[in-house]
Amino acid sequence: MTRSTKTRATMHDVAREANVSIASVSRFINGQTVREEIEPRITKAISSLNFKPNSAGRALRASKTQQICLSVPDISNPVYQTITKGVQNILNETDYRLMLAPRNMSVEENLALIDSLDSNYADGFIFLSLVDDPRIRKAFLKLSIPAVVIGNVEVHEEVDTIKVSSGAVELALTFLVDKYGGDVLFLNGPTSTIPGRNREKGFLEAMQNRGIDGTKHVVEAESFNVDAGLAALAKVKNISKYRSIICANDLLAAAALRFLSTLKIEVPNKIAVIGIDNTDLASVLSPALTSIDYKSEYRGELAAKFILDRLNDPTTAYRKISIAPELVERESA
Amino acid sequence: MTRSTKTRATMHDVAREANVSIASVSRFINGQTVREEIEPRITKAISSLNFKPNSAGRALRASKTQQICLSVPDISNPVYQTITKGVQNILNETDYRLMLAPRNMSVEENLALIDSLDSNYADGFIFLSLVDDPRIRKAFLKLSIPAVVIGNVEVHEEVDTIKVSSGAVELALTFLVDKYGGDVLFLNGPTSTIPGRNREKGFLEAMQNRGIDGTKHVVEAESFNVDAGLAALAKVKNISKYRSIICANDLLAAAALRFLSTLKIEVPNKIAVIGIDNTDLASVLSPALTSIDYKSEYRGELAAKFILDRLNDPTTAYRKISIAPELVERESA
DNA sequence: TAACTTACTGTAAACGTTTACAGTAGGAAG
DNA sequence: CTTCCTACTGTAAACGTTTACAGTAAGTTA
Repeated sequence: MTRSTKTRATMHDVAREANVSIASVSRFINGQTVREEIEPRITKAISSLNFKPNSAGRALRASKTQQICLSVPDISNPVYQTITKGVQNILNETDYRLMLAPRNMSVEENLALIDSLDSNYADGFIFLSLVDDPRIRKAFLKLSIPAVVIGNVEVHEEVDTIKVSSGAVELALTFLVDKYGGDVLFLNGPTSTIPGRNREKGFLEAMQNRGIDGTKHVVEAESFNVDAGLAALAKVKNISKYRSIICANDLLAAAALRFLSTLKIEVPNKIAVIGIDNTDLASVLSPALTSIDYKSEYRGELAAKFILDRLNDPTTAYRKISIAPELVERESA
Repeated sequence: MTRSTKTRATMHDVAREANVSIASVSRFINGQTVREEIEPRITKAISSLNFKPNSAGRALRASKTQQICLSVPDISNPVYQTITKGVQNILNETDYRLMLAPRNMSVEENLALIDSLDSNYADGFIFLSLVDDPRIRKAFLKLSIPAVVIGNVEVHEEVDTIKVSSGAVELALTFLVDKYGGDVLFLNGPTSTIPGRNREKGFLEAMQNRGIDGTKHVVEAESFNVDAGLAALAKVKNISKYRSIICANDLLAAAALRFLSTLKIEVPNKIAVIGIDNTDLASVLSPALTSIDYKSEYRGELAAKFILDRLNDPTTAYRKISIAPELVERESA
């Protein structure tokens, strides 16, 4: 059995078969009203020829690709998977397709990505970046399609922005200090990244507010993942002097739980652990991870909505919103 | 500061600026040799006009979109994230872009997806499905672009296929029985899915080989996720009579670990647990999960390679390959 | 009746590329 | 000198849509 090689039917073919003009076919397909009499003829021709409109023709003529590009720094991190899911939730209800951009951990990768968007393969752009740079800001200025930024990367004003308001670490710290006192360790990710920088700042300020110099309470992992977390913790001297650990994301928290379990240090009885992001991971770990919910799925949904709104109506006012983080208490603290 | 609204430069503009024909510009861009003298003129015009080729024009004329569509049944499942990562690894080295299809858990969603591919928005298709159906098989036959199937869904012969060879459960069982004896529980996902069906079959056969009727050793979760796993285990009478549990994927294994930890049943001392997929999750759980590695990232990479090979040379022989699963021993068994 | 309005329809021109084809210039071979 | 070859170039025609515009038929109003 060989596959049929015959070429696909075009709108011309449909028009001929239905004995109407190609314009009428196009109008019918795009939901405009046509003479009642010809409607069934077109429908019949479409199905008998198995016609499907060609995306490229459409994209070229109408300069709309029906594609949204989502940039994801690191697909291994569950927080980005959750955001992706949120974006999908919304796009699936529309006829937009989701393009996943190559990973963009570095400034250069980000620049290449933003640059490539000028090739008109997407109608909108949802931007997530771990890094910040004047060049990124500059590249963004030239971007020819609407964009939404999730996170704290700085770009120009004419962009919708979705942030998490800054009190997340404060929230965690209040909870821990109230319950377990001031001996808190902060396991951060790299401060060369935006979240690393911001979360450290949040921690130091929150400690300051309690009259404590937080600088000696911070250990920095080389990356936001489990291995880096384990490596960083291994360098902490006398870990049992701490009563609790705040981790800059759930993967680092997973590392902390593993590390403590290896040392047979009970969580939360000896040391309490709290994560940030509240990804799916949190409820899977044992003990289940108390974590600061960053509403990632919701942020993804919101980003998709913002893009769609702007594509529908380019004059929509630019929105800069902040989501309030929320502590979700489970077993680890 | 308002964004520039001027329209993008086209190849015509570049040709005019460089004082050559548009054909030469096109040829230069596509890597064909042009007169040495005009090369710098074109390069200069391109950069001064900031020209980027328009994807839609290209796609329409050459009928190549430079896009690969990947279908993912459920983006929440880490195994699909890992496969996606593998696909990305390969595509990132090329100028193909990755399209993530909407989730396709049901037969209808699959059919709609396969149907939509006739709209020519992708050059190749990597197909993953939890479900099987004659209609899917039939729809696949009409597909006009090359496809790779990952998994055991049945389609026609003219498709590259990547499976995991069937001995996975046998592998797990041998390991467990050798170590802990025959009191094994199999925590399966829904048998309405392909993996659910196959893994159950594998389990029953492997038990049969040992002269045991496995049917009473199986409990079926309603879905391949943690909540369903917990619910299913809650219904098992007298769980402590089992010495080990094989779980049909890592999420169900995570559920088992949680369940046992809640009951203060020590793993692996009282009951050993083994997962399937060996996703990132496995090394994060405590105790770290022993799991059957399905080489998901590799399968993703392979799928991408197969598609690219076929796009390069459509006469490539169709490949049907089986990956050998491998047991990765950690703490839980 | 004519004049106007309403509600469509068809023709043809885009959109920005790639590429078949014919053409040309320069050098080598005879 | 002519002929042939090589290596490139430019013209123009696609690819499959959408849409401005002009046209038309039927209905309404005067």
